[in-house]
Amino acid sequence: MSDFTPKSDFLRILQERGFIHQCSDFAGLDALAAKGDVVAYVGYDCTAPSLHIGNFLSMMMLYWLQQSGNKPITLMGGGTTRIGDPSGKDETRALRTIAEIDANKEAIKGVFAKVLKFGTGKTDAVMIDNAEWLPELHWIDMLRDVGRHFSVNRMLSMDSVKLRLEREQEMSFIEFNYMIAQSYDFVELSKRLGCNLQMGGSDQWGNIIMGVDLGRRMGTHQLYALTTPLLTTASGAKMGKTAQGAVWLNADAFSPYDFWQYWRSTEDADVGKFLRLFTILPMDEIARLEKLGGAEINEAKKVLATEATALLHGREAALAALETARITFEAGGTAADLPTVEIAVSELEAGLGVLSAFVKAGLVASNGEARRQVQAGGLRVNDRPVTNPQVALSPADAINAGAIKLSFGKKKHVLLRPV
RNA sequence: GGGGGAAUGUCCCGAGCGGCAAAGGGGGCGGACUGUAAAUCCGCUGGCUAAGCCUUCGUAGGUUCGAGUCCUACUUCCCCCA
Repeated sequence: MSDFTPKSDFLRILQERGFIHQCSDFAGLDALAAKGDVVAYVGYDCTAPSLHIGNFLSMMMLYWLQQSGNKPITLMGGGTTRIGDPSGKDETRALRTIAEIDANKEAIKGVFAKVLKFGTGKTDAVMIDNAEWLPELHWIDMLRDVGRHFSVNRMLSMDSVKLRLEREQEMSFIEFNYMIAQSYDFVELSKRLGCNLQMGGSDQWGNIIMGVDLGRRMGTHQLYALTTPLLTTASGAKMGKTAQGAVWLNADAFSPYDFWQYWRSTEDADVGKFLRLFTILPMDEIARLEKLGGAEINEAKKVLATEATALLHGREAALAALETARITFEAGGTAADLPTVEIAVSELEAGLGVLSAFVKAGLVASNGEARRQVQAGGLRVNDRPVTNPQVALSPADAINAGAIKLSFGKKKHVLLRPV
């Protein structure tokens, strides 16, 4: 793949930005892309009420696809999520209820419009849901029309299955069928929308290539597969995990400020990679930023944070996060729009213990943890370390923008605002 | 259907002669050093109205002054035989 020189803008951009892990046929796909004839889809599971940062990567591929004159499809997995994808998982997840899946689907839908332009034009993005066809299929017809093209021998050798078998972990029949459903989707989309490419993470390679194969056997036009590398940080950790959990894309699950902070904390060694994947800055600009050494690389991290946040949450929110961070970390002040928790004045007047104040602010989980953090020197009130767990806060402490500034560690700050 | 084994601190793995809030890792969090990075070092990693009290070892009973540890039944998982 690295020795292949694409002629199409689409593959050239993906390649130079580091999106490509595997492709079923570079030359064939390149020829289609050069003509603007690629119709590509990415499927999104409805397992949670928000997509996460891993999905952001595939959204960026769809973005470049559209920018280079091709057509993106976002497939909501309203049907496949009812089965549950075993890929990359070493045990069965609990089955989700249909109501839960539908609710997740509604919550997820909105995010794509941030990056893609939807509509009816040739290169406009289209959203479709496999719940439109999968639940309607008939068992026997399905077996005759589709099932006969699948070799169980081959299915057993797929990584997603093999892994379970080797580890002697249970795999139920419903999960075993996931790849059939996903393969069928690819064929269905090729018929309905002329889709000819499916993209996804590297763990989807097996599922995607099964679809390519099924298409050939069922006589569709040629289908292609393209996957992205598994995202890890330079020190080897899986990307997208924080103390609070996953890095969600929906603002109500993970605020633009937190999102900005996530990128700001990137390891030095990852800055260039992430700039290429998660911003749309020109390559020469990225090359310049990447060269910054020592403390200067912090400038590059700010650009990364702001550009990535602007892409997802809009420039205004990104600049606000940048400014909040500047005041908080560089000017040593108190930004008025730090995360804020309201508290009744009466409670403050009665004397609120520091420990419970930190619990109320959501910075620590329990008084016990707060107590331990006081020991460790991790808590601060109005930027002054808490040394005595007994002290109480009063309205007189509301000296920062009319609120009490509580800090946990170096990075987490909350304003406790009396109301 | 028969025989054998396993379930531990709700993030994971994992020790645990009847005295156990329970060894040790990993992960995570905090501190120091730095640059809101990495690496390194140190501390913490059940709850509370906190020198005390309460709740934890698959579930429910039992033996015992005392049970994660012993007994019984049940649940789930794994292995072997049919």
